[in-house]
Amino acid sequence: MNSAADLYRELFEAYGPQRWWPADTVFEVIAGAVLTQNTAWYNVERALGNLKRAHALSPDAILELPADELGALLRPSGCFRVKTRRLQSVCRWLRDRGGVESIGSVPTEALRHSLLRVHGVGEETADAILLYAFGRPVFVVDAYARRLFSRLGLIEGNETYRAIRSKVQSQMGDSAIDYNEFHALIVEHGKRACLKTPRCAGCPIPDGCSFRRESGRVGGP
DNA sequence: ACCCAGGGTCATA
DNA sequence: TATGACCATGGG
Repeated sequence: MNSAADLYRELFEAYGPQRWWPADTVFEVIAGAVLTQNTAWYNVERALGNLKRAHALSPDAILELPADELGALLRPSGCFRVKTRRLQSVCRWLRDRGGVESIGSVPTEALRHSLLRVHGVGEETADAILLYAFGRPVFVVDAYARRLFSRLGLIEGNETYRAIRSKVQSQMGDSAIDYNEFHALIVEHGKRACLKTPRCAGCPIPDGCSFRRESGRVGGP
């Protein structure tokens, strides 16, 4: 367990392929990426279901809705006033650029900077969109990844988002499929409570992924 | 009654 | 640069 690639193999062997992102269209991925901010996916599904039922799962349809009506549809995903504005911003961004088709040819780094200028899109959401909507080979650094890598001694823990992403990508190559699975596996692993308790029962990672560093075993120099 | 979830923005020091 | 409040719903 010396690298992100090793961890990826362990998680994949333990849990198998996750087949993210659950969505029917590219726009549904993008909308889901915004709605899932600090929110359990179950609640996001209800909001996406509301949008579908209202035939409002497209940039044009959303931009035609009054804010209070859009907010009512988004309510189950929480922070609905905030997310109403963020979703509108993302829809304006998409429309101003001629939709997902014409965006698909923009180089990854340029696309990331463009996304980061959109209100409501931070580094993690930008990378999630790059990876899961546009198939770019980027690693999504979320809170679980930070905690897990830190506990395994793969990082110190106080690095910047970009530093962690660079480090992982230098150890993983450039397969979008692998980054897709890796991020999904980390989230699924986290849900199984391994990252929530001081000691996890039945952890599939050799030597465990909990607070072992203090007893001086896993990873580390 | 708490805590957290597939974060980000904004104000403050 | 670095914390902290805030957003707001639903499940454990």
